[in-house]
Amino acid sequence: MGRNRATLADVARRAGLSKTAASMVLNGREGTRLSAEAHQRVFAAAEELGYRPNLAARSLRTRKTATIAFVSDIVATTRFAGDLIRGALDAARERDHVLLITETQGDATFEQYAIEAVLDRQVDGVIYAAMATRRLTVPAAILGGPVVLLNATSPDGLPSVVPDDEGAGRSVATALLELGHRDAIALIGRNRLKEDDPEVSLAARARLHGIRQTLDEAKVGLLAECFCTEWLPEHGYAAMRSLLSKPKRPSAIICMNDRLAFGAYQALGEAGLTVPEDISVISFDDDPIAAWLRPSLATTALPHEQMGRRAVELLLDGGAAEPSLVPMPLRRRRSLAPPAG
Amino acid sequence: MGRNRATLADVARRAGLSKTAASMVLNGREGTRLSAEAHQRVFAAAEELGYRPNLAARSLRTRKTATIAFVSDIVATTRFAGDLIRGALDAARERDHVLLITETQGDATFEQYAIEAVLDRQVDGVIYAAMATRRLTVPAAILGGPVVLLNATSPDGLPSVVPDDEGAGRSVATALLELGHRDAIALIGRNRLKEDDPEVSLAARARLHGIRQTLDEAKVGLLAECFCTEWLPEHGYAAMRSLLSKPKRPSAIICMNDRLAFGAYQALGEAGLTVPEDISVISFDDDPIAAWLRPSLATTALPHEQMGRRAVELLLDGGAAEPSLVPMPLRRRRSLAPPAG
DNA sequence: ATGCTCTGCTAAATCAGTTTAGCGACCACT
DNA sequence: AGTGGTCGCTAAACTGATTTAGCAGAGCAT
Repeated sequence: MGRNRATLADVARRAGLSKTAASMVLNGREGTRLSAEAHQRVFAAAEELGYRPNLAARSLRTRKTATIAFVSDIVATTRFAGDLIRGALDAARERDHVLLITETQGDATFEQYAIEAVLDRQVDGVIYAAMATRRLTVPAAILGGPVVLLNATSPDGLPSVVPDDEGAGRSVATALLELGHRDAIALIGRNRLKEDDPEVSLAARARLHGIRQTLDEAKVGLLAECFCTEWLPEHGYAAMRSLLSKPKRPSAIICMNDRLAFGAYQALGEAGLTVPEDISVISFDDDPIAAWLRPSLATTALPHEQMGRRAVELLLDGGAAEPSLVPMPLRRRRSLAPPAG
Repeated sequence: MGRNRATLADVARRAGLSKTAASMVLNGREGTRLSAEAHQRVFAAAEELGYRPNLAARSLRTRKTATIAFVSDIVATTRFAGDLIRGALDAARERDHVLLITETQGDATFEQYAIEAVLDRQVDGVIYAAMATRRLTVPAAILGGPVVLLNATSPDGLPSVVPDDEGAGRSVATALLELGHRDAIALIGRNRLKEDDPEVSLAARARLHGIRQTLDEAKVGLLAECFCTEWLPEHGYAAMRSLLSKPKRPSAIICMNDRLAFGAYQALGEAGLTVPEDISVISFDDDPIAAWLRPSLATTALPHEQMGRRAVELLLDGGAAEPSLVPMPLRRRRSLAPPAG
């Protein structure tokens, strides 16, 4: 990689000036008294030689690398990781930085390795990302430099970026109320573990809270709440079947995520019911399947790309210490209608 | 980040030896004549000081960075990107390397930026990845060092890693033949553009070829072939409906990917047909939805994680120049049954 | 005693930048 | 004439590693 690149000394020689002069000109240093002509000559020489500074040499002296570490627990499992990374990548590029990516897989040994690898390379800062919104403890070793938590919060009060799940809960409930649903709204996806342990999830509690708050204000109660051990399609399917076996059929279903909703659709289809004529469905995440379902599924989008971008901005431009909440936009789609009758 | 780290000079001083000695011992240089005692003292000193070499300084001298660039056209759009990256990450870690990730978004300006960023950092090699298996031309600038193409081939004969789509085509066809399907197999997802332009896709042609070859050998012809402008659920849905409107109903459907199959399921459900009793379905990719569908969808898995891993191995350990084909395993699931009657 | 080799180790150069300290020329002012 | 300040620029130190060249002393043969 990169064999015979021109060095600063080459540029200086060609410009007939010293390395010092060339360095100062190219770095646009203020307060230097180099003549306009010297500037010209240096720029011309650099241009002609296709000069690009050797970043290893520079960072040896300056301790800056224009590199950000992106350390996450698990990148691959969820499709959302890609968006988080893409947002970060974009924002990093705009600021002339680059992303060093490592993954801990939740394994302490790997985490140790990742941290050493990152510190050894003297990154300018670390984005510590979680794939499920949750609380976590940041390893002390990286606290020597700037750190931003992405999709996570920590007890240390580090700057962090998380989605506004509570707001999403309110949006979802409001959307149903506006359509006239009142006494027959059911919820699929209650989960004690997710709701009670912030190290597992922050989203479940916040979403539930937003929903409850909005319904309470409207003096509306939930018709039923189904607990699910996981938020996967099969659990949504089972929950929906159990709801349909009860005497009073719901007019609308809120699913805690799109995969549950997908399962609910399957059960509804088997039961010969149609969405949204018989039952409205609304959900969270905006997984790609939400748009692929028939009818398309209304949901609140996890703004992962935005979040990734925000994390880089907080890291490089500095920012408030309290968690930065990124709104989750409501995607109104075909699965919503006023209650039948 | 990393303020007061011990330097090699510190270690040497503590060991009562020169920097040269310390460097040689720590790098395990052969043929040096340093005493066993000197080794002991250096190791002890390094241990006590928690010494970690400054990689910027090292790579300034050696031109090695223990860093691999992962340049891709689009990371976020497809969920598979995550697996590609994860595989690469794992293999890189095993070899004590780290991944620098950039994205070109198919944009020439971004590509230029990515390449400069990568060259400036003197990476040890570049993995140039495409998100859809295709042929592409590698920018000349990165040819100065090792390059491996991932999920792509190039006219330059660079080492590359691609999935064995043709083999997958054969597996899919064989699976149906073994179940007894012969005269009523239909295909969804023909697409001239994908089949004819290797810069768009290599997969379509290879899959089709594998299918045809196997069916030909068994003297079996396709009942019908549906063309789709894209490989999205809605197109699978439309194709399936058109198939069902014809007099002879197929006994099995091959879909060119899982998203088409998802759409086909929707159409089948609406038509009141059940999979696999009425119609078997088999597909390609092993998208997560394949396992979520009811019944679960048989498909051939894109081995993205394996591929990412292989790319790193080829890059660092060297390897053959001809494309490295990674097998696509068949996932036998519920959507397959012998033809009815 | 001299020359030779081998052993165990080190001084100094090198990589390519940034940064500090300061030099010589010129001008203005007292 | 001497002093001080500004201007335009440079030499050299510095970052922290690797690597080349070579030194001092011991052992051995002649």
